[in-house]
Amino acid sequence: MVTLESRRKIPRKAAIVAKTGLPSRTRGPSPKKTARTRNAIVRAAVDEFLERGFAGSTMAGLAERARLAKGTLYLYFQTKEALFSGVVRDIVSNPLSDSESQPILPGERVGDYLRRTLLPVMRQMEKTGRASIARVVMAEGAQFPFLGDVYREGAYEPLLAHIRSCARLALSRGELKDDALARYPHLLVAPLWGGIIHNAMIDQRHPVDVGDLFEAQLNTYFPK
Amino acid sequence: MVTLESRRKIPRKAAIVAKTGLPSRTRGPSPKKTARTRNAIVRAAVDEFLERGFAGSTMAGLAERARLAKGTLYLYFQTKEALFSGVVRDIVSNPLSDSESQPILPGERVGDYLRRTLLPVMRQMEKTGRASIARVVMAEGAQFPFLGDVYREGAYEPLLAHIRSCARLALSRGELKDDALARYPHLLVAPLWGGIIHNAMIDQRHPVDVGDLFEAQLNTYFPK
DNA sequence: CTCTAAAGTGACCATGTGGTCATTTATGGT
DNA sequence: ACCATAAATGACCACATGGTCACTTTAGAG
Repeated sequence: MVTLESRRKIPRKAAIVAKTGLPSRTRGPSPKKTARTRNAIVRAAVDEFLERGFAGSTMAGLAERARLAKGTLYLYFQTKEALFSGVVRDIVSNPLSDSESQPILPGERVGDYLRRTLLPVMRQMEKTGRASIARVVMAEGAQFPFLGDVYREGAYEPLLAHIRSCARLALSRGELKDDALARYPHLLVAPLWGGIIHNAMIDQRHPVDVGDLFEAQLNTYFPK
Repeated sequence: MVTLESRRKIPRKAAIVAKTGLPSRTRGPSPKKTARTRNAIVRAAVDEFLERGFAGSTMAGLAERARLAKGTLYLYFQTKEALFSGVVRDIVSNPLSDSESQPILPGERVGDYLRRTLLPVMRQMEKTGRASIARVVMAEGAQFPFLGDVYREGAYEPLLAHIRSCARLALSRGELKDDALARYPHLLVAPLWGGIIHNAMIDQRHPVDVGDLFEAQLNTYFPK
């Protein structure tokens, strides 16, 4: 597990473009190609990691999936871990379903607001592959702390903060009777975790509808 | 990944005892020794797997932990996977905290019953290492279906069944106002999953108290 | 078309690891 | 003490895999 720091004498542009995103006007294949290639790698990596996990994935298999040579991968990512990290970052910080930015309507109860904005997002979780990402974080987070970091900052913490502020608003309006949710916004998302785990790891034969689970929890804390 | 089926001409007793548990009255080291050795292996394996996960564990490291030679492990388990399986089976089907068998007192409300019997168990989850097992299931369950199977049958399904029956009882007594919990007993344990994931994978720096989380959920569904 | 820099390649290497087995060590019966 | 048998050992092997690099291909500029 020794990582040599030696760089090649002639710096490759791909790696640089991949990092800085700056196009360069010189000779050689179009810099747009580097973007396409990078995308191909990322897409293949997502599939590979989701299917096999981090440890189970191989750079060779990944390269084959992307229809590239193994060496090419290393023009874009210095190590397997860097590739993993980059992929997760890409997905998590996607133009995500930012239900968090939708405003509450005048006169709308907090519960109804969450049912209107958050519930649809949660119902989509498994279809959009966001559940899969969550699964990878669960599976590999303990071994690769950067994974948890990326996920926490890109998705988890923002959502918790949003729920917390909603809970506080509801509390101040008297729409919640206790401060459980304000103190533990985790409670509202917990059914998602429970459902994802149930479906993916424990009982694939009898899956639960994660959306229904979330809705039931929502309705319990914010009665209709 | 080719597994040869060839057995040695002279069958080793260790493997046999390990499987059948039958002592044999012949010469050679006492058969009790095989039991001790097996225990040493299992204990070391638990630690190793919990610490590094399945893929991350090595048979050599495991052997060192157990203060045995690598070859010895293969006298008790045919493959790394078999060892993993055996270990998980051992733990899950332990003399577990069978709060499920405790009876409800006459006149006791279901909520109080659960607070009395289930809450302490949940509070102990992280200390007793049961949370770690759950973590391993989460991490490796997708890759090793038998893991989910063992966990489901040994721990998950019994608990869900217990909660479901409690929920039905409470519903019939009017102590619950809707059938959410009866339909989705998962909701009551969901905070555990959420908490474990939060603490282990996402935000080790700001852990939540899993027991508190569970209690808050319990109090929401069964108000005091 | 030619030249040149960048993109892409895949044989190769070093390392780590699951699994084997001939040999050695321990132990109870005689 | 000695034997027979089971338990334990660790050098060894085959192979997979992360990472490298000298070389080939591609394509824009002149």
